[in-house]
Amino acid sequence: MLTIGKLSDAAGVKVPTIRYYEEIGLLPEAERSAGNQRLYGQKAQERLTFIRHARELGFPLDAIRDLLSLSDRPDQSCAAADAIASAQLAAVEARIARLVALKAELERMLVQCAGGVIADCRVIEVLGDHAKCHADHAHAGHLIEVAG
Amino acid sequence: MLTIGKLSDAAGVKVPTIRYYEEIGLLPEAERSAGNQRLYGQKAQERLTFIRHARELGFPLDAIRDLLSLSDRPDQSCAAADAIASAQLAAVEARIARLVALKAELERMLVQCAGGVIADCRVIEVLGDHAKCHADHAHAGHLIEVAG
DNA sequence: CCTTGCACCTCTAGTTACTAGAGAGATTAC
DNA sequence: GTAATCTCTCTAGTAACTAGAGGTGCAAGG
Repeated sequence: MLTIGKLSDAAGVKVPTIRYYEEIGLLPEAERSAGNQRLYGQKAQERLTFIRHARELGFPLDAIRDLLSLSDRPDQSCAAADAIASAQLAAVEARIARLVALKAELERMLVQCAGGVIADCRVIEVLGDHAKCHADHAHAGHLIEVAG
Repeated sequence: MLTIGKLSDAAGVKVPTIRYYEEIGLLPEAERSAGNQRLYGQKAQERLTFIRHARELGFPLDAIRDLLSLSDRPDQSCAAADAIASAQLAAVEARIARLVALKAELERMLVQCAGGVIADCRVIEVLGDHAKCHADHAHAGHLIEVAG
């Protein structure tokens, strides 16, 4: 039985994050020692490692919740797991496309900036008047989702 | 003078978002009508448009705050604006690199999934045991920042 | 046996950039 | 005049944690 700190080291997930996962029901409530400290066995460690890997692949916690409940029923078809992973792939591809467009525009802005004075700065100018950029994504309707 | 709804349409930023920008000091406090409704002039519209374009390029609000204060001093060197845009470009490039790696791994997972039963599903398997993937990014230390 | 010090406990609040909703007042259109 | 639409403030919620306060458990050294 591992304490939360050992589990944290073993799975590569920070201690408060583990408690958070328990709070939102991604991990079952841990057993407790006589002194009320959490204790974890092999299963919890595997589950947590699964979660970490899925997070590294960018799956949102809700998708991970679904994947976990799928993995609890090994005799079912894996079509559902496939669908979740495909959706994630599509989301990643969409984000890449978006970011590549942003990159191009940022580069254009920077190349055009003569390094002079604010009044002549293309960076500021382009931001102030989008007509001055090539914006194929102009007036997209909603703002960016490239957070991070 | 525009009411908040007209400004919203003109600048392509939602009404609650405009109020939010005022609250956090990105926009100055608006003038008010006799009935306490916000009124905006040309300057506010330009400033808001600037903010929207910068957001579309993925700049975080803090960076935008800096860019706005730069644009208020048109006689200064534009090195600072350049630096902010360069940092943004670097951030975008880093995110692209990260996402491309994720995409490759997701594709590998999906290709290997025979479409059978959970017990044999590569998706679940790879997530449960990362040794089974090619992970050059394994044990990156911190979890993903690809939110969205 | 006692103390030092680290690990653990709970709880609250903060992060980013908004979005949603309640309940009430202002304006505009007919 | 009244109905519809806008606007107002305020609170709370989103994703996925992170940080901090204030208090307890436990193992090892002296």
